[in-house]
Amino acid sequence: MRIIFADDHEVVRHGLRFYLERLADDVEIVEAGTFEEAFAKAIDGPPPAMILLDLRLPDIQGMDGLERMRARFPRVPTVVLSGDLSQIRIKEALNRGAAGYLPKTLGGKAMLRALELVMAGETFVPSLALDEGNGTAGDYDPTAPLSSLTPREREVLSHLIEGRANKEIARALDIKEITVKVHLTKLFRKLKATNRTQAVRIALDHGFSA
Amino acid sequence: MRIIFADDHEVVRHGLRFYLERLADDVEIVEAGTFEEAFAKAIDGPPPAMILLDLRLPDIQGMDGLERMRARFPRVPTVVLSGDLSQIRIKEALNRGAAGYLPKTLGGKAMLRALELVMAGETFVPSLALDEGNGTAGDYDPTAPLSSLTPREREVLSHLIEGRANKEIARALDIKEITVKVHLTKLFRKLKATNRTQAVRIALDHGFSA
DNA sequence: TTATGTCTCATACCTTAGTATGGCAACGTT
DNA sequence: AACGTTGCCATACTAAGGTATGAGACATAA
Repeated sequence: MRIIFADDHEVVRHGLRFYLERLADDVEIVEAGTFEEAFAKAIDGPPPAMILLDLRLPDIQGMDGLERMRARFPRVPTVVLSGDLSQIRIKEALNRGAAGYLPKTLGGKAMLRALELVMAGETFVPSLALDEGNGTAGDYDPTAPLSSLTPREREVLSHLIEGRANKEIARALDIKEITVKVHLTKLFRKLKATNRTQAVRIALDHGFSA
Repeated sequence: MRIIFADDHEVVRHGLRFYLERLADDVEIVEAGTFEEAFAKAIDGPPPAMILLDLRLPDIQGMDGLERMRARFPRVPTVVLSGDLSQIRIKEALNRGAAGYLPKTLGGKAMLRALELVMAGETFVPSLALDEGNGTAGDYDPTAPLSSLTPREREVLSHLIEGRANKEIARALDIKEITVKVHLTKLFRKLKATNRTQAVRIALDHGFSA
């Protein structure tokens, strides 16, 4: 039984391997420090029984890795591993087909049980995801704020996060300042921000990178 | 030989324990998930030979934990553990007497060697800290930007990070808007920011919380 | 083809942010 | 008592941010 496991921290890989080895007798753990490495190893060899993906890998941003894995291995349960506990990201991952969302804070026995659950074909949802108690367990919020942004808006946002002024952004993108403002107004609406500073905060909270 | 080890992620504790056990024959590893737990366990019992502190613990912010440990156990090497590789934080930790700064990305053998180094009374400085090549190994930047803030400035900064407008901040603190501006101008100078958005970015980068 | 979405820019307008300079009061240190 | 720091406020000003509305160019999907 092959398990692909990508995390850029060796300590974490070492720690989690302890649990993975206890999942079955014939476990083969394939470790990777980057997404591309994990992807290559997943393709090259027998089909994996489970894929574990850290959300913060050096060569991908956000949920892209999850989506690529899902596209290539639609029937293999893919579990997202993260230190981030924000409800938004949990929902986002589950919406994109993750078979589970494992907080790194999860205790030993809970971690093992969660992994067994996933191997059994279930979806593991950390209790935090339902804290806000707004409905049945099934209806994850389909509005992942960051994913609704257009490429240009993303680009503007990245400059925003660097603290650049509209004028500077305009120069960098070779467009007029007023156009930057238009992008920003739309950006704020999508992120439910009322100003640029709030937008930066929200974007960083939701794991924006790049 | 007692080693105190605080990290809120069980996986990390498990992973690092593997290396710690290999440091000597009679190693007793005392794990803790919070700073207070670690502090209590450190005091209660024989003096520890080494203290390992994650920078992001639920009950402390920033370098406070390091300082408290240093104050109570000035002769015990205290190593900071972090996933954050920013030069600023490395320098800040070393300035406050840390015996080393261990990135969680550190590979197995390197991790072991770094720990041995510290146990031998040396200071482990990750190579990243010196990347900018500005001088000899000894001159860490003494300007920890966040620590130079006054209490009021911190308070203003916390509102800033929430994306609140000057007017709102003024109302929240029950002072005039112009006073908020004065605080901000000083804040920007200390953080080397040119506007509020940049200040938020810098503060978050440097691990500001509260 | 029509419709939809993205990106661009414009005019007009108002609000907010930020700087410079200086004064006043409270507090703790030397 | 003199000093430094912090915190509060003021006037005056310039610069930047943000909204509303409309419109043309382009590409792509229905």
